[in-house]
Amino acid sequence: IITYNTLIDGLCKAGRVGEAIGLVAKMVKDGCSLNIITYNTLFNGLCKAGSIDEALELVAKMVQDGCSLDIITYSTLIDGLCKAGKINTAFSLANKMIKNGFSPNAVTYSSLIDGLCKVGKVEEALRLADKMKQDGHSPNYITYGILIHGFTQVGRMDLTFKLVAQMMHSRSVLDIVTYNSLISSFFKESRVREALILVAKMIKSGCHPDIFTYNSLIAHLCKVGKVDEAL
RNA sequence: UGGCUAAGUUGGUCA
Repeated sequence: IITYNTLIDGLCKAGRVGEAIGLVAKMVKDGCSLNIITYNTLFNGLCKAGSIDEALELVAKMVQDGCSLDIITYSTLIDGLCKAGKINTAFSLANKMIKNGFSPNAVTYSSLIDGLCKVGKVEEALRLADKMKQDGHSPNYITYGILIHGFTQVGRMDLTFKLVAQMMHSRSVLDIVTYNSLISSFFKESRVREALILVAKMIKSGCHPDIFTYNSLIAHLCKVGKVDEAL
């Protein structure tokens, strides 16, 4: 079953959900029962492929099959709903999950926070992060990265800097993804100098530029005519 | 005992 699950996840991540479902059918035919991980893997694959409705239909089947939802199931579905822009449904599901005795964890909260950010409700996202703290889950570096990205996307550099300062204060370290968000937002605001300073800082802190960093650097430097620096 | 599942970042193309 672990072998099957690994293959199913591989197919899903390669965007081949149809084949993944075929493989599940074969498992069943071979008398191999599906476990929660098999289902969760499929839910994630379906959600990423934009088939939330199919994922929700499959939940019903899973329950009939005698398998109950766990925190990963809820988090996966909540994330899928958020990414589909169905924020309200995502929050309803989060409430349902609580009613069923599960408490949202940092991942669940992060998905909801990202969902709010993506529809531009960054103040609400920030409030949810506070609620998350009160609920005993400290925002982690991913949660912070989500917020920072959300803030930069709507041009709220004030909130961005405030949060970065807060992170420094709590000795949280900026990771590569967060650096990349910040760097590309500086470029988008035509703050080329600050972007480059940040790249230098990032390197000094032991964080190595990756393909995202380079793509952003090269694209923006070329755009402002600094082809030589890009090279 | 362990091994499989959930969250954030860039550029391009087309509408």
